[in-house]
Amino acid sequence: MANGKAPSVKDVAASAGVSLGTVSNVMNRPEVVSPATRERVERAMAELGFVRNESARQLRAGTSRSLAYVMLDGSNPFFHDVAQGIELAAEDADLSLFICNSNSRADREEVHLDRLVQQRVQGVLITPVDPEAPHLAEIGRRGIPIVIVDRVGAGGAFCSVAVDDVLGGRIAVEHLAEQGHTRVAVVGGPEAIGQVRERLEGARQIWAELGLPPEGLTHLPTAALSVAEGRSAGERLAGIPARRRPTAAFCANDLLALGLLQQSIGAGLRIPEDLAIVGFDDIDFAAAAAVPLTSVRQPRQELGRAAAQLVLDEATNPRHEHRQLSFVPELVARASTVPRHRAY
Amino acid sequence: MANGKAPSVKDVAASAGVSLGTVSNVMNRPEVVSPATRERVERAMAELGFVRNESARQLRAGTSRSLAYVMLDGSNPFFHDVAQGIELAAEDADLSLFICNSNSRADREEVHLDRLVQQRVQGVLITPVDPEAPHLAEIGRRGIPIVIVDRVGAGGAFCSVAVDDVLGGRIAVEHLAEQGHTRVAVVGGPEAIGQVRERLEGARQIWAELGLPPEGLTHLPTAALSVAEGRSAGERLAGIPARRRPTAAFCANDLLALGLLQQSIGAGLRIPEDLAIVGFDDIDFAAAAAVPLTSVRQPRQELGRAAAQLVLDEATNPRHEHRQLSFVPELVARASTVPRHRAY
DNA sequence: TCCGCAGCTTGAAATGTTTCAGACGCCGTG
DNA sequence: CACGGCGTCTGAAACATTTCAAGCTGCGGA
Repeated sequence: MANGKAPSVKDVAASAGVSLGTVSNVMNRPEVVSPATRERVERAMAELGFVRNESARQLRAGTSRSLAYVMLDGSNPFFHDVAQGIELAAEDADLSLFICNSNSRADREEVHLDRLVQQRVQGVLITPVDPEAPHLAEIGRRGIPIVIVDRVGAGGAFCSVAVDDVLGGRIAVEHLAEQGHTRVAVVGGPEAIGQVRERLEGARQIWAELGLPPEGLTHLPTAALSVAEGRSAGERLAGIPARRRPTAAFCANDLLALGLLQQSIGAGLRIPEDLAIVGFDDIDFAAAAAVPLTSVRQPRQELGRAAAQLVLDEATNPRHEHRQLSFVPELVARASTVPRHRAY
Repeated sequence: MANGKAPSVKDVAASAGVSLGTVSNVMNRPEVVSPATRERVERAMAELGFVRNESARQLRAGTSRSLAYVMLDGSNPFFHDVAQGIELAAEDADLSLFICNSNSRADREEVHLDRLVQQRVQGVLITPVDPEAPHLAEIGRRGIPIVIVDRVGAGGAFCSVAVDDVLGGRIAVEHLAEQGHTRVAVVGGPEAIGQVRERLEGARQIWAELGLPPEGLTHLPTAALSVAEGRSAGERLAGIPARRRPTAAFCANDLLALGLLQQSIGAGLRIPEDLAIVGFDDIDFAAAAAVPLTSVRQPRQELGRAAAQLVLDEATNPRHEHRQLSFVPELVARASTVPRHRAY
């Protein structure tokens, strides 16, 4: 059985006493081959332990049976949830999925993309470091369908799937304003990240629209969207003189919020009485935090699933048109902003 | 440029006025072709936007340039950290990585494996639902290198990389005993999961060796290793009459511990004064919890990296011998067991 | 009896790459 | 001048599959 080389169609054909074409038909169009022959071939395949060689199939077909997702930050569960959604859609289409991680570095991203082009993947889903990067356009020019996930692409050159980050920032801060906060810290950075920029922008917009004093909204920049940076923001926050110190914080993602939460609790603050906290993404760990975290929910799996469907449409439908899908984020209020009667 | 089909070696050869073989040589053995020719070919490749067709390469080579990791539970960051380690090793070997998720279901696992065999991956790394499952042996019989990650395989039939889970259980409970606890809950299940079985086993061993009263060690079974199950265990714990109630809990993984932690804090318990908690895995979120979690650290990335190296050795070294690598787990004491002076 | 047709099967071509034996030209040496 | 050797390049074969035009049967109808 494990004698040497893997058996090929040729071996099956010989063993069943039929031609190559017939074996192929048994696999791909069983209805055209007579039941007797079909059974004989199937038995031969089972006996030899035949397994299709996907490379040969792909070579002949000109395209592989796989998709790829290049994620931005493997340490953020948010992206794994998106990937999970993509995987489900890929399953349905009977496709394999390559998952890559650029770790927010443009050069890693490019290396991965190069490899994916070599693989002739059917489509690429990506949460890019920079949606304007020329190597993305390059992929598109090669005729490989590409969908931007969690960002909107440059000028409609690609399909994209995202939530409205500006709106997300608005509802987060609106929620805090409703709770009576007039000094709010907005925590997040670097601003090179589009998601961060827009969430902050939304916060500023609604703050102005509500007629709140401009100096009440402080920006605490961070170097990354990580738990550690959240902790460090907490320390800086603690350094602000008490009567100017914000009573609430809106963090650009849940990792920051979790770090801030931890640091604040450790420093003896009561959440939400001394400091209310809102995160963004609503990853599973947000609900599981010591003080369950209020967060702006993105439909994580749905994002992935929708993106996969777009890329498949582009790959198969000749009359495909690029679309910018935008999901509406949703505030999930929990104990980190709402005291007493738990909203969760 | 995006005129039609992707250019092939043949097109490059024609454009550069050389033969196919020469183009191939430029790519694979540049030293045998004269600088002038090489430059001409390289220019032609750039002009046409030529990209190797990986399928054709694979077909010719008989094996793909990719590895695969089938993980057990995509919602547990532990496995993503392992995957990250694998990815790094794969990078070094210039290989792509398929990441699949069986979600603890044997049937999904089998579907994924089938597909990977069709892809003729160079090797399979897997954290299996059941290391004795016949479909694993089947892969091995096909001559595809396979390495069991985070479990030891059946009777040395495969390479494996794991930590000593029994030892892990021992050091966790020994730590609790050192803190003076004499009533300890061991939280985890289902016992069908080998990791769970062995961690519990280690706990029981050391408990007996330390001469502690057998009735002091309670087992709280769970249906899964998830945050939600951890919370539910917390509720059951709270239901135990106070003077019999355990003063410490050892959870079979960090997700359980995080759930238990959250539920307990919500119920007004002080950690670790009222309840000390130890987790297992030491995922990043363990340190980031409200009360930083004491945990048994597994070298997560290292596990993945080592596994990848074993699989590569098996794939390339004809004199390969199966090995069972066992890493030593390490207790990381933090505030969830050690009050006051933070050990972290 | 012959024709046409349906059902089934065949064989060859095509996919893009790598490899390898051999060819070609050139140079230096005997 | 012949020869060997070297550096460089060529062309064909091989990899495993799918597709498709064409072939082969046997059967019903004319």
